[in-house]
Amino acid sequence: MLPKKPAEFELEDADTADAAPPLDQSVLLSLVGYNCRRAYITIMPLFEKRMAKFELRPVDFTVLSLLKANPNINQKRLSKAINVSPPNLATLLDRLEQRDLVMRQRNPQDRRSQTLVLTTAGMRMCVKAEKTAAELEEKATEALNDAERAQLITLLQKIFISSL
Amino acid sequence: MLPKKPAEFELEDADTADAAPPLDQSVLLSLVGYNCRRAYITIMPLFEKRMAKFELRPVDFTVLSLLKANPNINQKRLSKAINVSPPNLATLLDRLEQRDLVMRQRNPQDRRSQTLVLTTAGMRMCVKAEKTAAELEEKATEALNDAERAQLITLLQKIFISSL
DNA sequence: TATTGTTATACTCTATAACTATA
DNA sequence: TATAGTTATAGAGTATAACAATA
Repeated sequence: MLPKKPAEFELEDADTADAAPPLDQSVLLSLVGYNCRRAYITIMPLFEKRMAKFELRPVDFTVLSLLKANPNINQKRLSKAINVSPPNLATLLDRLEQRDLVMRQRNPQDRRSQTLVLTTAGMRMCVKAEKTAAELEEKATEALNDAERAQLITLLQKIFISSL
Repeated sequence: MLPKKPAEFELEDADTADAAPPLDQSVLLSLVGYNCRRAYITIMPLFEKRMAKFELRPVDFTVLSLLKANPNINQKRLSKAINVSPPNLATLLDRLEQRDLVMRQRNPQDRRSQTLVLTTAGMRMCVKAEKTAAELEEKATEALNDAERAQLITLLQKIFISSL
């Protein structure tokens, strides 16, 4: 990610070189939303790269992790929790079910709904993926010490806590 | 966003009601990336709603604000700064130019590149939009006091500062 | 009549390849 | 040959409408 030939930049025309004086982003950098997005798009490629070995996208990891912690929830609750529309969740679950990672079973009490559980394989993959995610955490937030990381998470959660 | 009939929830079956016991998200909530995303998708709909009256998407606002602070940059530098590929930036700028908000002008020193500036109308809209964004800031971060908001921004920037 | 979930489809965003014009 | 920008297109992600099954 870092420039590979920093020493050469000074030899180039500052007005046309790629490493020209950094842009003034002071207004944007004063907005929490912009900073959240920048931090998010810095972390996500690292996360996606590590999840690729499990063939899991971030949203797939989210589903597995939620099903591990909340077995037997139905699709409606899961849909709301992860902000994925029911039609899109249906196809997402189709893929995970075809890979034998999750199971849908009709709820005998209300046969309209389906309860979701991880298969044994799904549970095993989820445990490994969560371990990988925890390791990534350290890499992604290496500029922060433990107290700062905890503080950051606390502050972010204050913004969306009412929607949990 | 808040439930409209909270009193009724207790009358419903806790296992099937929409307001059933909140999901256990403890693993996900320990990840900075997940928290960034949740905070981001909490703030953005508010932001988009307020920018709609200017017919600006978030990325359009970003472009206008950067051109206001950095007149005469070329598309390559803008492309890198906002993480939008050159082809997609071209069509984005087509729209803004058709609306008479920005101007592209060939650089006489290197006629391959184009320098970008806001038009008078673009400048006027940008000033108003930035004011709106600043007002939204207070609403979006109402759960934080001034010190906390400043702290949050500082911590987020530590994550992506090396990519600036 | 309302709800859960599905299918089909459309729309937006993002990514890539091939091209023009300039250097 | 390399670079700035464009055009065209493909893909992923997201949103919506209409439907089946069940209550």
